[in-house]
Amino acid sequence: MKTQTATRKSFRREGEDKRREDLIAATLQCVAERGLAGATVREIALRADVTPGLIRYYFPAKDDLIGAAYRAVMNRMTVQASDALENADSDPRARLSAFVTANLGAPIMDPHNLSLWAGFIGLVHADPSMAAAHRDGYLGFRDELEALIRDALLAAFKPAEKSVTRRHAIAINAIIDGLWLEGCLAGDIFADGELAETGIAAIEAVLGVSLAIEGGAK
Amino acid sequence: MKTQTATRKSFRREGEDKRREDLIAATLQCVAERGLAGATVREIALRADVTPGLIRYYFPAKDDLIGAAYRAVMNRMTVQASDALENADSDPRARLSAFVTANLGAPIMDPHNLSLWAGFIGLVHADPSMAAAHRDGYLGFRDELEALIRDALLAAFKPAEKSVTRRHAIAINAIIDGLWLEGCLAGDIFADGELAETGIAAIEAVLGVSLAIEGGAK
DNA sequence: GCTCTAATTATGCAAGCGTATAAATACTTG
DNA sequence: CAAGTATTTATACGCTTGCATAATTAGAGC
Repeated sequence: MKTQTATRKSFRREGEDKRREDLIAATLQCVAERGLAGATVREIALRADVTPGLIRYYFPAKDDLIGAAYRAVMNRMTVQASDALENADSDPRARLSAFVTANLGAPIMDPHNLSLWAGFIGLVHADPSMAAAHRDGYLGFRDELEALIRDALLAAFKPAEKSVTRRHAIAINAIIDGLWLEGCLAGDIFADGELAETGIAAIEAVLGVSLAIEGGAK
Repeated sequence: MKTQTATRKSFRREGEDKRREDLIAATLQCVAERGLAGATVREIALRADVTPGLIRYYFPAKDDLIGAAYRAVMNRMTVQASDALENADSDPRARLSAFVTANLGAPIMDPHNLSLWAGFIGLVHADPSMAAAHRDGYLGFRDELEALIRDALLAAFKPAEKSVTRRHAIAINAIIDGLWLEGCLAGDIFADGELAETGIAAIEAVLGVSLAIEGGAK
């Protein structure tokens, strides 16, 4: 008989890139909502509206998908921060200020991003390839920040040798990261924009430079 | 026959407190070495030299053990930082300095602690009881820091109203957290004590107060 | 030293995991 | 429109996981 077998799932063939993106997006959704442990192959497939087997067609092992997802998050945040610079004032001090504000506001300062980041960080210590991915992201961010700092110092006619900018970059990176953390973890106990203002004030103090230019941005 | 059954494991009855501590310590070991995922009931039992069943005798569910372990880490770090104050100078500025140095050096600034912290933080967003545990720890730390800041400001004859100390506490907490992160993640790319020095310099700039007292500590 | 009980071990189960592989099907190409 | 292939589904296997429960035993109290 078998007149009506349980109807096989219909599907479309998506481009390779599209599928990879979808799978990564589904992974991020899982991690954000239920932690790394919630990102099972089956759950990810469900969210991507795909069968589990397909995941292994695009990613040799689950860890590869996880790693790709991690890089995607870091990359997304980096790009969002850089975007803020595109539309920013041309004055280096205003640019630095805009960079900080972008990192300490939506959509970068978001609990989901922290969950993702934290989930992955736990692996950095164990998995060398993850550690490499992390270091690249970190150094890239700090280099970008260091360049902004140098330009801001020069615009204020302050010394900006490498040894100075390096130390400032470390400190200011810490300020941004630390405030980002606070905001992600307990955004509700801070007023809107409070963390960004606090960050800018602290950075101004560290650099000894005012970032608010007359006739300011926008 | 049965002349020699496969020898049942011998054991001693430990006090309830001792056992709990041992189980928590074993859990932390697992998390630190292989991430939260590595902290399975069986592995934890192995490290505690105990059979898996015993864990459920002391902790109704695995999550309860995990939560207890999280609180233990946070508590340990808090206590270690406070200990540094016990043996510190009496000058408030030196005390603040000592507090910062303690948080940015061994044993607090350690990759293992970060792994632990990160693993747990991923759960904060999902599990309300974990979120409560976290907020308590965070606010406790910030309150302690805020008190230190107030005293340091007063010692330097600077205004120290609540609104001022609150904002400073937020910023300085960020500096400490951020540098702690950097150090934990990539301690090897920093010179010894570099992060503590950087932190103190940044904090001095933010407060407008020198923390180095003539005739310094010790 | 016997007894009793609480602490501990031993055993097992059901569920969920990642992965392997074979079968089916939507497209591409001629 | 037929054939071929890359993409996708379906199925299943072996392992590990958290948890339940029964059997044991160490140590306290009389």
